Amino acid sequence: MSSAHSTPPALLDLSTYLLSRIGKAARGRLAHRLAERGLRLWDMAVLAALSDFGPHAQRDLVVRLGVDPSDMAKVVDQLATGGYVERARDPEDRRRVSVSLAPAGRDLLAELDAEARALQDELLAPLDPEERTRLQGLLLRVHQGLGERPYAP
Amino acid sequence: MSSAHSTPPALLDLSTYLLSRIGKAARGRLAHRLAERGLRLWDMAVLAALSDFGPHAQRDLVVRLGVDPSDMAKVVDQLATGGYVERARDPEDRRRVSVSLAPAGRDLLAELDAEARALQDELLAPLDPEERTRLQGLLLRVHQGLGERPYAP
DNA sequence: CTTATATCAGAACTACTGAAATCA
DNA sequence: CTGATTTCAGTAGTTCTGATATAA
Repeated sequence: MSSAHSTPPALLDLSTYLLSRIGKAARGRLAHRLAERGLRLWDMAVLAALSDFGPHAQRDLVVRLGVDPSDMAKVVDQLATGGYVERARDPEDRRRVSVSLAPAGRDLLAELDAEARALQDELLAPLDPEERTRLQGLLLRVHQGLGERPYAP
Repeated sequence: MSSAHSTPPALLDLSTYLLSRIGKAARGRLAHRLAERGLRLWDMAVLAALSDFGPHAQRDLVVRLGVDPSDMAKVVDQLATGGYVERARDPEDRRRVSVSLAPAGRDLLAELDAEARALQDELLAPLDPEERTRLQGLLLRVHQGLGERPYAP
């Protein structure tokens, strides 16, 4: 019976709706855990970028992650205050601020990654391991297609 | 070569990140199209609920869609002003406002659904029809699991 | 008197805009 | 002088809180 809690089929039939709804849940839950440490989603993204690609000019973080430059300033400032990253003026171009990962930041990222994977286990509980791998592959291809077109965030 | 535009692998490896990012893109693009008509995402959700399940007490819309009661008042008010829904006090319980779909609302929903599907075609362009069906099935099961667990929005 | 429903005013948060300061 | 980078102040939009009015 269609209880008062069930979602309209017209929406469930749209993959875009499901993506939007599930994405919001994933984002919300991870944000909730990060908030317990006084962090936000962009903090983790910045740490990941620094860990994977090494030191960045702040501008390059902006381009890579698609954050607003105005907001990136605050994110980096907070991470620097917490001792997770280090800022230094680039000697070759003194407009640029070079951001690098501090040891505390590397430790923090490891913890956050572990939390994210635990949360992911809960979220993907309805799927068996093989299905999770298949979902991951499909999502990855959709994500790759995102950059190529209209309405880049 | 890892250009300055590529996303950190540490994030790409998390299905939760991909869901969050793709979901945000889906939501953003649909919201952008709705905004051209002066509508928002909840407007479409309300229309879909009324279309699929018939008239609702406003409270039931709140429960079904997970919107804040305070916000639902504004959404319904705007839809009523536009002539898309009709409001009427429930004679049996005069606290309740019964909301029903007006003909204009049914027409609007059909248009919005068509737009959503066009947008979905763009978003899922990297996948062939069979893969889209598979993705839809996986997402549906993950979505079903959402209600069962901690941190319901 | 207590509870449920709808509504309103406002806070909190995120994302974005515009402009300034510094440097190439 | 033009343009790039960082930063700050302020705006807009969404979600959530608290309070109120009406009715059960």
